[in-house]
Amino acid sequence: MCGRFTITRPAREVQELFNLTELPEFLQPRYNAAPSQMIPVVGLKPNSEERGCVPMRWGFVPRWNKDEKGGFKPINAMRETVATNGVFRASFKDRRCLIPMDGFFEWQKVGKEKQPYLFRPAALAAFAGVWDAWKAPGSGEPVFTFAVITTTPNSIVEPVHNRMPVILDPACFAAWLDPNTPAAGALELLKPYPADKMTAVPVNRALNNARHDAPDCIEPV
DNA sequence: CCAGACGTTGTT
DNA sequence: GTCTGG
DNA sequence: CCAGACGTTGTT
DNA sequence: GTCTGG
Repeated sequence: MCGRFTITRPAREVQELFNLTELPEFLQPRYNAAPSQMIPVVGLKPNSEERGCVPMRWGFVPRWNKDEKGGFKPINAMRETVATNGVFRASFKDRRCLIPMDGFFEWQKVGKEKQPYLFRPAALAAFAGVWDAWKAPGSGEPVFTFAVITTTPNSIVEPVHNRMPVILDPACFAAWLDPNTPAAGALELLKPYPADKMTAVPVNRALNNARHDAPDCIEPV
């Protein structure tokens, strides 16, 4: 699964790779992006083919939820069920998104301690995700939330965990975002990231505290 | 037709 | 043990 | 994902 | 929103 990640590259670089019209000023280096936080997400602007990067809350709230707060908010969606399950189905069809990232974390239990590992793709890339907008009945600003899609681990991640987030190569960005890409085609894009392009290293347990977001979170131990 | 459910991970 | 907040 | 909280009554 | 069960 994926419950923490990094996006440390400068906004300028993200703008270029994701082909954004505007500089995503909201995007600051994150060494410990965690669930429930506001995180930069790339999607298509309404009724447009133009891409935007906006803050969304990590933890999926479907639009039909009675309240925004209550209930379980999944941070992940399984590749195997994201297209068919009622929670994600509509978003998978119409509201796919990219979450810019350059590393993610998984934990290994060592006795009582939880040892985090940092896994990094070869270059700046993106998680595949789905988003939705929740609005209070009547009026109010919508709340945007998202979930990261997970799949089976590659051989680098497998010793530490039995799931890993789907990382998309930039070559797949356009097809993933396009709502005209049929479900079968979108599912085709969701492959485990190649192990030979990924590195793994155990890191400082300072990472474990979600309130701590600093470069020492990616410090090898 | 209406009512009710709809999640992931990890651990056991 | 289980839920909430970050 | 992990860390941290988790209660009532009465009094201020 | 959309599917399943009754």
